[in-house]
Amino acid sequence: MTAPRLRLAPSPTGYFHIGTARTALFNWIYARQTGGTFVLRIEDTDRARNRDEHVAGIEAAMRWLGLDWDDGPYFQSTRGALYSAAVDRLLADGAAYACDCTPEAVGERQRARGDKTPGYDGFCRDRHLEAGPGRIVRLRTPDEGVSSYDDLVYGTLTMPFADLRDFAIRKSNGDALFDLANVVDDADMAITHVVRGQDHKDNTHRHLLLWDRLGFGPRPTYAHLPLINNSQGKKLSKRRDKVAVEDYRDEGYLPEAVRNYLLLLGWAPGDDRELLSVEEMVAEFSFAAVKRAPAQFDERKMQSVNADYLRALPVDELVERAQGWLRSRWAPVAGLVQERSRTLSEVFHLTDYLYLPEPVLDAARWQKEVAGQPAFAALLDGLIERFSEPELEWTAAVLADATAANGAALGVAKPAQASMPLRLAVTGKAVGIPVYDALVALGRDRTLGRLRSARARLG
RNA sequence: GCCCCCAUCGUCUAGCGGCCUAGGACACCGCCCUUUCAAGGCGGCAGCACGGGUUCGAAUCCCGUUGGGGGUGCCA
Repeated sequence: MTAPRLRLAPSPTGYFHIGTARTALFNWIYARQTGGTFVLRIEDTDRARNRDEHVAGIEAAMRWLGLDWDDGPYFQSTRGALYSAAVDRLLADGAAYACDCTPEAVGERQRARGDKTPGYDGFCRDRHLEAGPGRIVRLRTPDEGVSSYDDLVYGTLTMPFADLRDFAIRKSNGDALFDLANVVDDADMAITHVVRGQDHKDNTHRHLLLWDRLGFGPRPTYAHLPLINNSQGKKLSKRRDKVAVEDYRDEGYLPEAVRNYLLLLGWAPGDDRELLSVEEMVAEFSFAAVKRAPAQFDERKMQSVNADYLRALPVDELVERAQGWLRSRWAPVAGLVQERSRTLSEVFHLTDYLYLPEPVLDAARWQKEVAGQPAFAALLDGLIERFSEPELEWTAAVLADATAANGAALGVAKPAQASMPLRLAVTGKAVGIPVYDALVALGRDRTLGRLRSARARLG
């Protein structure tokens, strides 16, 4: 058997999802266990996003977790010609066809038929439309038979082809769609093992059909991983839940602890051990032992694992690492702090809200401001709303504008008055570096958390 | 709606027909240790979703019900 090739294929979203991290970990472990190659491929076919920064984030998060890759990163955005050639081949073979149906028209026909099942009805299948701009391309799926593959985690998975509607593989603007790009890349990169979330379990039937139609030869082996849910048993969502690995890093979790906890979500060594070294993980892991039911992410448990790792550290190393963490917290605002400090201790006093779990509140000043500013609560409410807006860019200039606009909307014209509730809520103090720089250093999630708990204090 | 998958304490899990009176961990509650707080030790609370089969014997195998997750896009 030749050495396996695996890949992680994240899309650049601006943060590294905890589920992506788990998928990365299992890929990595298997690659290291088998002497295989681990490829990093960025799925950025949706080119709207500014990718350099996001890709840097992915790489940083993986390095932080100690998950090194052997090949890549490759970018789907630079591989359009490959996808295009594949689609043309399918078109020439009659395996795919051009389609000019608008989504509205498809929905319209579906309603007219009284069909409750969404999806394409094959309207353009035999219209022999010329492919070109303004027309999408769909793959023709078989009407009979079953699709089937052996999953390393779930066993044999089957689905009747009749339940697979003809699906789009190229947009009307010529760009390749996920399924197509994914399969073409897996073939081109000689991927032998596809390890991914089980949300792709059904997609795999489409991918395999594409794979076969493209004549790519022996199929890759698939291993689908159960999803990670929140404490309500629902899918982890960026809006509701703390899903970014970066957030845990910034809170001072140790990467080896996060890694160990993630491993435990869906896999166990078969005895009562919970803390495993990387060597043990690599030696003992197997897909067959992966649980098939979704797991709930429990931060308290991760905290406990983290505590175990923390306490096991030699004190010197703890000093080293705590120092590094502290530095990363306040270094971004070091210049601003320098101007305002007379001693080193003041440096840390001035920025304590950056590294303490909660800001130390100047209670007297808080009372005074709350009493003196009738719009105090309304200002906080407005800021929470404005800062929650996902489109809002998290930069000092934008935040300053948003705060000013918020004040203006509430009849608080003076900038200092409009921002004082914000400053107090987030830093606990009435003085300090420009508050918007503090917000940037703190990040959106922690800022919002502090605004909300400050608002809650007002009743 | 249709399709796919799953189901052990609140949570993560061990278990793969008799070793199960179901084990461990987190959380919670006691007690011990202790100048405090942690850590640690000891103990407690708490689970095989339900109903049928198969079997001498079922948490483990089969069927159904219920519940949960995923999919069903010119997103990835």
